[in-house]
Amino acid sequence: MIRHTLTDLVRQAILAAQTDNALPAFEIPSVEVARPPRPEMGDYASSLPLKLASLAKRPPLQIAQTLAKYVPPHDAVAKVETAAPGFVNFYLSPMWVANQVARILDAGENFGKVNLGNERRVQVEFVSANPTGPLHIGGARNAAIGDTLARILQAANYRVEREYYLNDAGSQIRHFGASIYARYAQAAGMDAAFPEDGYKGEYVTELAQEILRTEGKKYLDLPQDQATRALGRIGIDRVIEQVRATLARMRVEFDVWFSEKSLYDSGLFDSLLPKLAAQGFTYEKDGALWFKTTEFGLDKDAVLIRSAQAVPNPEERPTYLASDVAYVWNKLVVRNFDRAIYVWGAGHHGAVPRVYAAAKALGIDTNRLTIMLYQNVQITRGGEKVTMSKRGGTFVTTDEVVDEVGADAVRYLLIESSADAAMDFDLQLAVQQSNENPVYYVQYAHARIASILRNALEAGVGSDGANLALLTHPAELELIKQMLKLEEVIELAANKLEPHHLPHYAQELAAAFHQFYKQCRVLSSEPNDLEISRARLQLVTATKNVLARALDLIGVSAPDAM
RNA sequence: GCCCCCGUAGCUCAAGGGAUAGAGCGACGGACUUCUAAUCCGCAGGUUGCGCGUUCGAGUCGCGCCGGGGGCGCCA
Repeated sequence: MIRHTLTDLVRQAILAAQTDNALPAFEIPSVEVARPPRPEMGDYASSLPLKLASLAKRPPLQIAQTLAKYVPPHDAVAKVETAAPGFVNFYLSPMWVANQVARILDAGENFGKVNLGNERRVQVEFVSANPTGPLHIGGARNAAIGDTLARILQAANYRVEREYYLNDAGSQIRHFGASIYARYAQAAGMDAAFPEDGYKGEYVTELAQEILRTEGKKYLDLPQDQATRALGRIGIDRVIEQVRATLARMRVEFDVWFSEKSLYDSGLFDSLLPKLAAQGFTYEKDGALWFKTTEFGLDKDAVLIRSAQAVPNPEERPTYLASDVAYVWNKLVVRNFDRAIYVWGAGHHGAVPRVYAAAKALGIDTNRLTIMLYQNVQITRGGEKVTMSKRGGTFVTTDEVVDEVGADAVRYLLIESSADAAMDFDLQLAVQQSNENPVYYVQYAHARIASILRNALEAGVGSDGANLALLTHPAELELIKQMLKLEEVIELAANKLEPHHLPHYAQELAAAFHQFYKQCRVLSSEPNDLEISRARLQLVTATKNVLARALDLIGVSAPDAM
């Protein structure tokens, strides 16, 4: 990556200057090379002299000038300049830039990959929405963020597994079953009371009717608690299928669907309790088992297993925290992932310190786990809030949003904002804007290139052995430089776990192409233009690859025609 | 009361402690007899919520306010 190359050159320049006594001896701090705000400041710049001023006890500009003099020559660098108050500016060689097209074409689908992960195994666990109803928009944002993150980490040379954690333990399943039971009985013509805090959504009625259709009335013959349990299980299985299908429409596929219940059925949770107890991290009070989270800096202890008085059914006594304890052990010890990334809605942020406490109590290095939070997303329609409640049954499902807006636009819009920012997803706007939508801007660039390539094929113009040195137009060079940026963007997004950089990058790349397209004609009827046409065909082929790559990382399709 | 996130152009949002804070949408004015006008070019739009501090340098870091959102259960 050119930015790393320049970083090395700066480091070498410092060493050479020190050897020559042009600079005093000091320990070199980490070198940063970045893109300056305006093109007349070069392609890359370092502000290191400003930081070195106190170490070297010299004015920053003088340090910059010294460094500029000592930067070793390099193919990629045409010139090195200095600027007040202490910048070193690098200008790339146009010839070197033009030749990068060959490297991009050679790399093909691998272009942009960087080696941050070194093939380490990372698990990204995301969505993990309760399987008691259709996926809502928050789940969609989670899916878009988690899956894009997974794609980015793959591009950063991590071995990635995508996991959906199924909350199939605890009492909510029974609640869900009770709701289905009531609707089921009603559908069978009986007068059944609906539970007060039941799941009121229309989908429960539909689910119950479907079960009645396919399985008949047999559950009415069972004792009610047995029937409730069975119907809850069937309901969850069907909802999971539905959620899986919804996610597939968004191009999100999981490697593992992990059952929370299995943490107990396997005996894992029970086996961990003695470990915690032996270190004095648990105690009993009021019939419940408590976890001493105060040992880890929290202001309150938390219940692991609720008391028999509070919860009659032993299976429903472990709390969410109990599952978290067993799950983090399962991830980082049993399955031994190098890293585990959790993608959680900000509403769960209160649980974050408890998971860290659990990991610490179990002797797990907390650097191996990252809990990434994203802020709420709210559906609006023409600026009006659409209230969302799974139990209340009033919500717009992700399926409906995908129906209205399309999977590409949904993913793009959900990824576009930083995860830290709460966002409104306005259905009216998303649909109405669809022609001016940023996602189409990028896709259109891809389609335009595909069209050019079809025309070239028809005209019999090939690009083998083209002379890339002919690519000297500013719009051509700018386009290539934008392509080179993909590597930097992947590195940044993977390091900081910030997927939103990708849509912004795709936007810039598409803009560079559209500008090129306006200024530079690829195909021409002039015989004299043949050689430049051939070089430009390579250029646009490379651009098409990079656009497709950027879109793929976001999980958006790259159409050949629009 | 305590904790987390946010506050940047009319709107939606970017900005890796660095140089004159950038895009898109919307407004206005232009550009298709040749590769897709879902495009391009131009113009307008800012006391980065307020204050104090750290720093050679703050939208970015710290503290305190103001405003919006969310969280603090033997719920999940």
